[in-house]
Amino acid sequence: MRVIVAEDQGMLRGALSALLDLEEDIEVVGQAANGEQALDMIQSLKPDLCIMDIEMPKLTGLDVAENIKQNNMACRVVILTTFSRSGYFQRAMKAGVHGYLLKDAPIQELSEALRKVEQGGRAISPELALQFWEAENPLTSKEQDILKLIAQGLSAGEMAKQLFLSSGTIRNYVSEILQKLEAKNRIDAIAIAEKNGWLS
Amino acid sequence: MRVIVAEDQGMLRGALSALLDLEEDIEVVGQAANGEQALDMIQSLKPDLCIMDIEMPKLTGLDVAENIKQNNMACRVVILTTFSRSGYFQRAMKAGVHGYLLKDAPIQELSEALRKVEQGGRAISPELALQFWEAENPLTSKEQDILKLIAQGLSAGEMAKQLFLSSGTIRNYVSEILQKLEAKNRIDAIAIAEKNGWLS
DNA sequence: AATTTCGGATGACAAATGTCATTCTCGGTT
DNA sequence: AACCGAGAATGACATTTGTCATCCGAAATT
Repeated sequence: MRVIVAEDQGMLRGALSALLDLEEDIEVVGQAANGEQALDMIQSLKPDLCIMDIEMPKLTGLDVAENIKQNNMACRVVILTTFSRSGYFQRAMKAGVHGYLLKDAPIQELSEALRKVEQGGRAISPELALQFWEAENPLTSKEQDILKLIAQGLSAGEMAKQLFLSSGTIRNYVSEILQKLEAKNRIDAIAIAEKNGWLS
Repeated sequence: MRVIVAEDQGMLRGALSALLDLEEDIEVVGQAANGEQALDMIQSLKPDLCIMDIEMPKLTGLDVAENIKQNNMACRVVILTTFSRSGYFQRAMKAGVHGYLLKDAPIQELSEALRKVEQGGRAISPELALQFWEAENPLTSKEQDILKLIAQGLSAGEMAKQLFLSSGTIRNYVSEILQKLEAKNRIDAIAIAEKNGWLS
């Protein structure tokens, strides 16, 4: 199978590409250091499969996966990421990726996952799916929006202007968020949400 | 040369080990998934060189490097990390590491760095050293202590109790920090300090 | 149809944050 | 010896945060 590797970390990109190329049934036809390069290569080289990091410059791996789906491109995506975050996972599933692996896993799992996906299967750890199901986000979508703005350091007044609400309303949302996350202040809330994958 | 690879990400640890083993003059004699394992292996296997990540469970790579130096062990350390953070770099230099590479670099740089270090040299990118020299931390050591407590979500009152100072003093320190970092609030200050490697 | 629940929205008030002026001590400079 | 600058320390005051009570509308339940 023809494969490209999209990973901004040079060490990992090079190492994975070299190792996968040693496998008889795998040919690494391209390596991308950012999402834009990945998309270009997918369009021009038409690989069967792409190993895709998430957090990359220019376009994220999820941006690319969504683009592939929207344009009905015949390239299967296997996400390979450091972050076991619920938000990333959900977005990846919606984008129709065929695999979702963490970089924590042993290297052997990668080629096994590629073969599984090539044969029409999916390669997603059941433990991951369960972990994300359990860590369900307790916040409403409006509260999640507010939390993102909190994490960007905006004051209640600034958020009020941006969302066309009053400062009192924003402060009430903030208070609700603190109570739901059992956080004692905004900094604590940010840390808890990031740890649980509710901020991305 | 006999080498161990200490890296908590299974994919990278496996891939690097496999590739380095392919080199004629390099033998990977052990792989560690955390700092404690790394230290145990260094003590029992006595490798010539260790490739060491920084952020690992149990003991950090820097903890291990400091231990090696304190106990005069004949194992040279090459740090391999994602984070180009000033604090990590300075601590690594103090611990006497022989190399400091970022995972961004091409895979070829790794084996070149290992050979350089084996021959008694050091493998540290001049660009890195310059970047850290330029991004000098503007905070006094007391302010850095306060910033760490801010990042942990403590209130001024809590910090006051912990440091045996008054709440007014703490608030003044916080204000000084915000002015020096040109931050508009604590959340902003945390983000700026993390970006510049002044929080670790 | 009536009632209940939940999310969205707001402001009063207490608590915390951030700014500013002030004082003190110590080390460096003249 | 005298002076200056920087860091450490503090409290008054203005601003912002966080809590709480309240109201409204829509959807779900009875």
